[in-house]
Amino acid sequence: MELPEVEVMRRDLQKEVVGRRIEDVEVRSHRNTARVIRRHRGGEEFRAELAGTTITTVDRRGKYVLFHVERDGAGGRGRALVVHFGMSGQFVRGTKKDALSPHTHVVLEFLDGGDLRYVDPRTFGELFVASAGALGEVKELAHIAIDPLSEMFTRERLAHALARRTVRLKPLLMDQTFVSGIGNIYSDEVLFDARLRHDRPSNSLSSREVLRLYRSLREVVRDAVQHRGTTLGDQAYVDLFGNAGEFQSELKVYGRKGLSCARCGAAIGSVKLSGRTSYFCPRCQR
DNA sequence: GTTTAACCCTGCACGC
DNA sequence: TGCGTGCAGGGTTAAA
Repeated sequence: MELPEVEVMRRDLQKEVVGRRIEDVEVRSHRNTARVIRRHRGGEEFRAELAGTTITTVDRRGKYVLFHVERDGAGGRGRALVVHFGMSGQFVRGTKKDALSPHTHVVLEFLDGGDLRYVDPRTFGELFVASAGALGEVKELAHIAIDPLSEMFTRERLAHALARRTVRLKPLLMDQTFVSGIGNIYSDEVLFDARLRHDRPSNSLSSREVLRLYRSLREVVRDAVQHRGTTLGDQAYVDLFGNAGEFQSELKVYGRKGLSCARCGAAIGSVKLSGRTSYFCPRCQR
């Protein structure tokens, strides 16, 4: 799950769970559940943090979703449930009557009936509760770079950041401390849209190329959110209501090895870069 | 600072 | 049908 999918999930959650009280939390006894709540000493500690709280808002930082929760009479000292979906994590709505799917790790049970389940087969995802006022002290969150959809993300800022580095564009776009929310799919799509090769050193871009990269970053990500994300492959992403995204039909290079480039007709190529497959047009990306 | 490889998991597609 | 292999949208760490 990359920024667009996480943002779609955040928006769905904002409509679905804000104002609802968490009556209880069930931490399942799946053999990998301890991994999913690894920052807590155990399920009981995790449960105690959330049971009896009310969700006030749902926020996002990079690929993390943050549920702000408050307890009656706590005087505004809120806590935050921080969630990273990894490669296969997702939230599913349910009720007591619905059977739990096999890789359910945590169930938030609401006072008004109904629940929210965290399901994650590969368990690269994670849930933890921290003080809402001290999220900056959580290492991973503190280092998350600016959001490409933020108004603060300007062309000048991007140009400055690119010039300070010498690394290749693709891994740089995926570096969450450089710009947040971009993963393997969207880095390829952004670079195609900007007509830039994955292995261009970041400090080699002309100002015109920086502008293209800037526009592509914003437009591709915004477009993907509007299409409710990309649903591809096994254990594919679906939104809170179980619906697939629609951006997969808009993909120009990702997963299209050997097919012809929509812009120039050349065959889309792929390379393996530090374990990740990268797709690009060898003719029109320079 | 940059780059690569290995690792943490499960499930699926594929070839034999 | 069964088995082995490789691959998957993420992120961290160690080593070169």
